[in-house]
Amino acid sequence: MTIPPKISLSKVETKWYDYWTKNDYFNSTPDERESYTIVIPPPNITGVLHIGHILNNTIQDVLIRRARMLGKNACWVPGIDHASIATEAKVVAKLKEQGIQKKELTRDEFIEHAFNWKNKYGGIILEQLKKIGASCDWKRTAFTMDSNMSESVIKAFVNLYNKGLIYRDFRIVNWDPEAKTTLSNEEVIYEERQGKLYFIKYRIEGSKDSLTIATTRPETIFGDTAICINPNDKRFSHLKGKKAIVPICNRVVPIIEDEYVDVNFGTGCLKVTPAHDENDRTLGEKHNLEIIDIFNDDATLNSYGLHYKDKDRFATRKEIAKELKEKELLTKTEIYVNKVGTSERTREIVEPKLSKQWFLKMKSLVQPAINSVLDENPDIDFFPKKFKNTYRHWMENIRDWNISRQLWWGHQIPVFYFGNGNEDFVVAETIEKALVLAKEKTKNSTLTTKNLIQDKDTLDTWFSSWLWPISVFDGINNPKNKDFKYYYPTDVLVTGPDILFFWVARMIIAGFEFKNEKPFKGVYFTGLVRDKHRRKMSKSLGNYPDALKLIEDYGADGVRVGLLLSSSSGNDLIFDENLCKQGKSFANKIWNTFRLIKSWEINPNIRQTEAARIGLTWYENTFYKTLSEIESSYSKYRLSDVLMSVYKLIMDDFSSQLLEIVKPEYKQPIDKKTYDAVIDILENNLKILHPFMPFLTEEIWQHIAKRKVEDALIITKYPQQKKFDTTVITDFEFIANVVSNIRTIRKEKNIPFKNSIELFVINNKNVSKNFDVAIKKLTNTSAIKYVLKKVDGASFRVESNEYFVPISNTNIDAKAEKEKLSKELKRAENFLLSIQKKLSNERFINNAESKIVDLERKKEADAIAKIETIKISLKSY
RNA sequence: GGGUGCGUAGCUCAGCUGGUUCAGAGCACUUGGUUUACACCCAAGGGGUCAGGGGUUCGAAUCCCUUCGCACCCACCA
Repeated sequence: MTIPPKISLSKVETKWYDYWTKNDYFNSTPDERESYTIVIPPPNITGVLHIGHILNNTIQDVLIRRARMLGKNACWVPGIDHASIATEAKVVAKLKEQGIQKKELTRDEFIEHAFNWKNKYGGIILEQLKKIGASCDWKRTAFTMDSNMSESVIKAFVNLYNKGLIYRDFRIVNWDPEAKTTLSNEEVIYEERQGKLYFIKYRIEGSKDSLTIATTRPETIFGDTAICINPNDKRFSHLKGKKAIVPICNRVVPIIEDEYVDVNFGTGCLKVTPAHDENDRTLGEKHNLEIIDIFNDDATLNSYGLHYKDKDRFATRKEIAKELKEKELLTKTEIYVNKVGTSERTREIVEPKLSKQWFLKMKSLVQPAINSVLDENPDIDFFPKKFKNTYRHWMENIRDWNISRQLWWGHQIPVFYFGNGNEDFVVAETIEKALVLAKEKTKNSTLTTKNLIQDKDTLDTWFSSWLWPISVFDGINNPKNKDFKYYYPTDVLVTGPDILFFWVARMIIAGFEFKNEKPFKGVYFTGLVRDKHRRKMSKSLGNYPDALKLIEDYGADGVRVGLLLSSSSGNDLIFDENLCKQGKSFANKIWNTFRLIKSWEINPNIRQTEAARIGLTWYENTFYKTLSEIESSYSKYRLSDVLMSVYKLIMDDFSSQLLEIVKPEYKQPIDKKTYDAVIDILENNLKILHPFMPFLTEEIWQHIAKRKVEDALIITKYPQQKKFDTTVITDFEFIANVVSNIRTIRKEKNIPFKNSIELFVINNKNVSKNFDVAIKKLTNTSAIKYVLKKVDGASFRVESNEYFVPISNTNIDAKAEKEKLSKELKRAENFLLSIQKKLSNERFINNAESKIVDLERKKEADAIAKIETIKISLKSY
């Protein structure tokens, strides 16, 4: 069999992904094994695979694949989120292209269009996840609007309503004029924008007086229903009880007094617009003010805006400033930077608007969720811990959740109105149940479903997502089902800190509220992927690498390694394509180690060399030492550290050291014992690497031997930890040091590798000669001779041992040798001095632990020995 | 305005409860190499007052205070 020197990753990727799927390796059903469960953070159906998804899902895949190999029943549930605002916006836009306006459609017609859209584009991202190797249980793919998922959402609403936790209120909410819906506080992102502060003159009724008010939003004067001053502000005491005239619309409004007004800001007077500002609304309630809503749903002005009717709010702002100026009512403007709320989804500037919405009371729900994370022995661990503080702060200051949205795409609120009054309604899972309740309530048995009108609003998308770990296992509808009992609570949630409040916190709340149990044992927060200049990846900057192109160029395994090499939990990841390149090179390196091993011809009749025996013993010990480090890193979710450990093990210990030691001479056969051992080692390496590079490792695994279906690497048992002998490892480190020194001499003295050398040793340290064969092999040394006196030639020292490489006279530079020795001596003497200083410090001796003092004494002795050696050498020059 | 986290080699980071993993890793860089698995390679090498200052201690990258810089989160100042 000839094996190509380079592996075509893309070819093996499809091959093995199909193989795994065909053999159902990703599928999980409850059995007697321990479960290991992850539910995917469901991407939006509008989503397209980007680098952040790759990172997030690679992490989940690593964890799932490892769990599977550890013999657990691993279940990774994939799915997608209906993402109401984003999707509705997309569908509306698409319909518009086809010349269809949303308002021309009935609700049902629109939903049909949306579902068509979903069926066409909604699965794309899941297909793309397969490209990176995600080993999800695809048979469990869930969608937040599947019928059982929807049922769960509705049930949860009814349940909370019946507990008295859901209520309707007329409040200032965040209005997105683009999507024409309300938003929760969490969906509003505040951005600093440069604006202006407009100083507007209001005349006082029945007087020549006027007062000036500073505002950032002159267009809202049409909604002014009072002017407010601070009662303690002497500047305005003459205005108490008077009335002001609002410019342009000439409405007469009262001048009220409230200590809320900051006398130091602006002019010290405030215009009160109760319909369009949270604080003004509070003031309005307190002082019984009229409420005038001046905006249409798309944030154009309504008839209160007079001649600005139907004009956009920002256009109006400009024009009204002009008009005011012309009328000499605008005294001045100042540049002013303030924070403006924008919609997370549409980026539109949010308009505070008074409207009737549904809210969920949060205060009584959060306590178990707070404790589960913040207790000393928490039920739920955060990685990294630092997010606990953020979590606590949000939870302890939680506000009621606006859960209604003025959208069609989503779960329609199960509130049914009857009669005329807005307050005549019942809440029920279905219209039939609602009818029963309505009949009871009205004592009118002639009611039919036709008399019931369901609330037009849908629920916030997160009101379905917060049930996700429960509802994917149907735990709301059918709490006693086998799946739910087996898989819940899940093991870990892998997600970004940006949705800590939106999703993570709410899932924890829902878990305890509906199931009295946490939804997951731990949360791994990934960082944001940024570009080389630390900028966020964004479409407008165009600094987005094409995820699929990356996979094409570097292979899925290369990209996986590239991303994981530099991403510690919770830290932003600075994406650099070079890391993917490194991943690809690593894949090729491994491929070549396999080619080398495969090229060996086995001769059952020859004996194992001593060098091979020693090398193998050393490697095995190193392997298990590394494995223990890897396990410790896994337990802390330090996946980059795991990968780096594996990387170094394979690159340095396996390829550079072990293979060089056991490698037979050119065209010579290898003994069977060594060969078998190397294959075992290679297999173990593949096992620990598999979670990171699943395709490459499976390919090699299957090349090594003909495997039965049930022996695929993906389901092979992970290596079990074994004891290891650290003295073997430290001995080898000493030897590696010797080898490195010899190589330096070769380089310095220009001795090519193919010319063999001899090595003389003064073995002061009494180092075991066992490794000599390894030294010979790694440095092309023909003989190692033990001597008692210095030998002419180049020299070096490792600890108190001295080594000499005789070289031809022309290459000896006595002066240089002497200089080198003097330098070494100086360094050693300084080191000794610092230690002796420490040891002569009485307080150190008295206070430090004896263990530490002993160590210092040993250092002292070693240093003295080394100095002696150097001095003797130096004398001979 | 309040809070949290971070400033360690050119870059990305590790360094847990102060002392042999204490100044590290990977990449990048420099130099040398057609060693017959691999130039997607091999070998060797240079490089850091651990942001600045102060303190605690026998001993500080590590603990405390402070200054500066950065990032993120929260909050209704028109």
